[in-house]
Amino acid sequence: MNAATAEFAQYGLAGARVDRIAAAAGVNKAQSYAWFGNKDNLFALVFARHLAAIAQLIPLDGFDLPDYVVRLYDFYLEDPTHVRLATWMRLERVPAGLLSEQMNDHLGPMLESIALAQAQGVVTDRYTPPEAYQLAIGLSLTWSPASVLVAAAPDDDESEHQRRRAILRETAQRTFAP
Amino acid sequence: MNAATAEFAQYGLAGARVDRIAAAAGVNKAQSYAWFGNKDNLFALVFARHLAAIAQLIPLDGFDLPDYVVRLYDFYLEDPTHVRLATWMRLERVPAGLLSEQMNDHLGPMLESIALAQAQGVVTDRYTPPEAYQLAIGLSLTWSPASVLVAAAPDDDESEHQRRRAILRETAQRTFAP
DNA sequence: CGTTGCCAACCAACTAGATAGTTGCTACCT
DNA sequence: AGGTAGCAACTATCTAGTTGGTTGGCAACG
Repeated sequence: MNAATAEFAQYGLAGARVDRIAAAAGVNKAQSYAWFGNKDNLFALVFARHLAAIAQLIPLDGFDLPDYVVRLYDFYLEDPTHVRLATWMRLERVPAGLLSEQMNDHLGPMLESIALAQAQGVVTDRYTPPEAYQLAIGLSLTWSPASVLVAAAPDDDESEHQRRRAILRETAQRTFAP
Repeated sequence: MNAATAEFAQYGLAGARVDRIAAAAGVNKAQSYAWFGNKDNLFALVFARHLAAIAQLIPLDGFDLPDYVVRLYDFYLEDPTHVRLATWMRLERVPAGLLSEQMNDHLGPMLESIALAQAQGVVTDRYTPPEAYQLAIGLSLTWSPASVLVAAAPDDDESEHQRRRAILRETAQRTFAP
């Protein structure tokens, strides 16, 4: 699974090679077919696992959305795997709409947290919780490894990272303040 | 070139098929090799052409960034090709940094326009022009066809589109107001 | 004008290598 | 003895890129 994750994150569904995955994992190819079915299936499994992982890893706190956004910036920076997997999924599998039905499970509690913060006047109610969440994710992706303009890299100057974090925090504040 | 653009936008570099491109264009494969060199080269050409096209199609006016963001939303909606090409480029070719050196050419005037608006107090100077531009692009991509959460589709309810446009405009205002 | 020679555009068919998925046998465990 | 996990080798298909010959246009020539 780890080998497959790395392979799919790097090359995508069309670019990934089953032989390479098996070799990297030190596993026989036929065995992996017995375990995971075909390539598409393996990709779906890898993606589902990562979806669950990130929801746990970066819990959303509706009362501190700016912090959430900055934590996501650092998370993408440290490990581009998640963003890349999700983006491959979007491009190769799901061209429009919600990226994965499975997201609804993880989304529920997050949206509730935002709704709560709204009810207590900590977050603006200009946006519905799904809209606010979409804005937060979008903002966090500004310098992401899937960005269309400049993508942050770990070896960028640390002062640059600091500045981006500050900008993200500030922009989030302005966006989500009542 | 048009056939190649459609093919690459849909399938990416690894997923695109030279035979399919040639067939769609009603052109012999050997001929396309004579004209464009290999697949990589063709992809680079397609991408460069689109880069030039969009800069012309959606000129940036530093004095009305909210409008720029909304125009981009509509542009992506009408034709996902550009976003998809750029995202493939990012995932398959340029994992970090500026997506394309060629962008610098188009970027120059845009950044100047922002700097001018800043000098006249229409846009905040909390951000440098490149930072402001990156934020604007990031914001415009919130519901883009490469979004990791929900991607807008032409057949979404029109009221939904209206709402998203309003949100983008409002958020841009808050972000870029002095 | 018709003919010839030349060159560039054109293309059907081919090649070499890759690639997802399978098979039939072996070894091990219970 | 029976069944399960494991695997080397195989297959059918696909795919980027090439080849060697053909056609059509054009200009010089007779």
